[in-house]
Amino acid sequence: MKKRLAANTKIADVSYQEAALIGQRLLTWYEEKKRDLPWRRTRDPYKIWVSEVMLQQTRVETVIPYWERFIDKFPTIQALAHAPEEEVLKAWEGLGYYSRARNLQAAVREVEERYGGQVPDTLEEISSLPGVGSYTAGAVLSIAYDVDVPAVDGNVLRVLARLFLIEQDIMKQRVRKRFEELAEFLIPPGRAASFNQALMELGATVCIPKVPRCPQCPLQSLCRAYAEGMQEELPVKGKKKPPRPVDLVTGIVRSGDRVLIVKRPLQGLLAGMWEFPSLEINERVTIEENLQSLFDRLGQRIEVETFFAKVEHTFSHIHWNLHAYLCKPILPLVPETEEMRWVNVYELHQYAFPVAHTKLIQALNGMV
DNA sequence: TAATCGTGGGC
DNA sequence: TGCCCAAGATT
Repeated sequence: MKKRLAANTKIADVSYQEAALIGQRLLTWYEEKKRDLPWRRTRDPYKIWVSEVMLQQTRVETVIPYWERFIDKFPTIQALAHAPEEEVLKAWEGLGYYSRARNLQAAVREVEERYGGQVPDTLEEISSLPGVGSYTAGAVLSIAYDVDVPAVDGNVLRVLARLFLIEQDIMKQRVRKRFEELAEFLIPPGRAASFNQALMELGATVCIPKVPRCPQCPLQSLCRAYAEGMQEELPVKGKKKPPRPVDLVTGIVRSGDRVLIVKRPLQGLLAGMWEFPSLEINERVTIEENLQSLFDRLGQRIEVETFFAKVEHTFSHIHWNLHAYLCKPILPLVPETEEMRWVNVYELHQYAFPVAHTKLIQALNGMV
């Protein structure tokens, strides 16, 4: 029995009857129309968990090949827990949001130590794992363990905002909390696994962000936004700032067939990834001096040879202008450390690089 | 609360 | 071409 009507949540008025109808239509539609995705062919909580983490802010088509390779390489919690971190990061290369990979491995290690290798099946325990927030906890619990908890992602926010004509800003955390209560109220008892996925599937394939396919929607006759012709105006989202420009100077130091690469700090942007030594440009001095300053810090004397390439790359919040120069080391070469390696140009592919630097590697391989 | 944290696809 | 955005979490 439901403790509380969504009517009391101040976000939408929904009767039990309407909720039941939505559930029936959605479940029927889902059974008929659901896509055949690889992680829907397993009940292994670990594999489902991996898929949910990869799918965070990432398209299904992008994730599929990554998930296949990742599960192939790390088929169990134990395999992932005992793998070198470098290997995990390499498997994640190109997916973005690399802290997801680091958190996932940390979480899996915790599962092995604290929960005997079994993914916990309570909201409190699974939510305490690093990288497992409200959505991922709900998704894994409902899909893998059939627990009746909501899993509210961007799709669900959009579907519910339209279905109930909710005009509050979905970017606000307080509003999301309300959506979770609403989503929970809608779950047909015992059917959270299919219902949560149905809600997401509808958002991904029918109730899409722009020009929703309302004629194909099983909920059209129940949709308050559609009734008002408001479907394209919802959901309401706050606007985001444009990316901040950052100018970087990058030194590609070659000694024979080897190149100097450095590892980024384990916190912050592109944490733990390898790159060619780079430094935010100090506009008050010359490029030459910026490069000298960069390699002073690394303990490597160099001589600047020529300009190599300019690479632009835009992140969600930063726009990189990367000015790359070829440099010649003045002996002796700095010794290798944990964060600094001399690597054969043809072996750079063994290291995980951000996309901005893979562009440089391509140019380098084309040249050598 | 508002920032931070990536990337590739679609229009 | 530039911009929006996609199965979010953390601080």
